Amino acid sequence: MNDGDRGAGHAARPKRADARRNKETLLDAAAAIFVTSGVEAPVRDIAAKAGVGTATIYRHFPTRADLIIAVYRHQVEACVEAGPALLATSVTPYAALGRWIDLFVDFLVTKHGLAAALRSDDAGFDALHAYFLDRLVPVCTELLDAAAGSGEIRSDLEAYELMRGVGNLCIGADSDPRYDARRLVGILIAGLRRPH
Amino acid sequence: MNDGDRGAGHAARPKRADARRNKETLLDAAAAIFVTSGVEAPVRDIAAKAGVGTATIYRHFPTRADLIIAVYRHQVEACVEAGPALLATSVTPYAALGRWIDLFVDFLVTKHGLAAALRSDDAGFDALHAYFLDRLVPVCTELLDAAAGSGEIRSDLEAYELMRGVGNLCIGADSDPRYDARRLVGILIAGLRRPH
DNA sequence: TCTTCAAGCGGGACATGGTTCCGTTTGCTC
DNA sequence: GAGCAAACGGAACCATGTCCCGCTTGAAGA
Repeated sequence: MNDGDRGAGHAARPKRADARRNKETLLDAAAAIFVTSGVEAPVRDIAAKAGVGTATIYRHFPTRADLIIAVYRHQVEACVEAGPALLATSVTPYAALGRWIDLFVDFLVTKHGLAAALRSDDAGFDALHAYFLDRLVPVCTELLDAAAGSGEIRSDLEAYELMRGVGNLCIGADSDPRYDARRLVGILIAGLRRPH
Repeated sequence: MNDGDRGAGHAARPKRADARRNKETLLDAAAAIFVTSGVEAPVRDIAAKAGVGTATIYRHFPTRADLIIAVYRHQVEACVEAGPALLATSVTPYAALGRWIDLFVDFLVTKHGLAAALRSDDAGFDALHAYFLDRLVPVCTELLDAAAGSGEIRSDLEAYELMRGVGNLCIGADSDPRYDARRLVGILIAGLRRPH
């Protein structure tokens, strides 16, 4: 998946060296700005930090969603891979589900504004929704099905809905010391328990 | 609390008739626009609908929060008053809590964008946060304390945190048929149950 | 190495939406 | 009906996302 790769099938010329360098510089700058100003930081700020023009950002990342995805891709993939691993090592599927959700929450609450962006109905974030859901819903479904199969939880909840709910609970979790998203998500997960 | 009232203590001249009329017109226009375009609709749209200039909005409602509060004040107060009533008429405090939360959720999910505005960290919404929390947290505390006192639920959750959590779960509930905020809030409330 | 040229670049131009300012209008009081 | 302060409307201003255009430069071939 490198920039120099040929497209599947016919040859595409590799990107110029300066373009590749700029892309890396932009990713670093964006990551830094996201930490301090959140994922909705002005495009010009990111461009300034990277020392490039604004158009260069749009050239490499047509929408803000593309930039956010590129910055956080590794961490999302780590979360995806943690799902089956937790299922294999936890004492029950429900325990695995709980731990996996914790992982996801920890990721979200430390990314200023990301949870809100995930919920934004701005069309520019469509790719962001799609990416997160495409990657995480299948994992969550697996965990949910396992926990339902073992009889620990109710089975009438879609992974999609749970992911959205957890994401929503994480909105604004930073910047409000009186609000603990982890605790509330814990309560939500507790609410999944099948009343025996 | 009418506009023509004198301020507490020394005499303040009543507002001019046209000003009072404009304020009413603006409230009606805002209510209509909020329904169709959400509470973040452009100021100019609201002004146009009311047939006034934009400055007139700012004169009557310095921040968007003031306008939103004025539009929804009655419904929020109805919710406030429903709390003790439910507590008096329900079979258990926990049942009352559940029904009161349902009321709040029904209110939020039918107000396009309101839940999101409640969570926005935009300074212009400070008054909105303050109003909602000032009015609703005491009622929720009462219900929570009653349910904790009867031993039905855990007692380590502040009303503030619960209100924020419920509000968050309602974000984007319209405009997403696959997401049912009521169901998730129900699960959250179920999660409050004390494991006996 | 030198030439050529398209990929890539920067910053200015434009659109949108919030906010403020100012000259004009208008209700109220005398 | 005159005077005046309240209130008004809309233009002006600012911030930010997005797009365009003329210039620069990496790199392929002579």
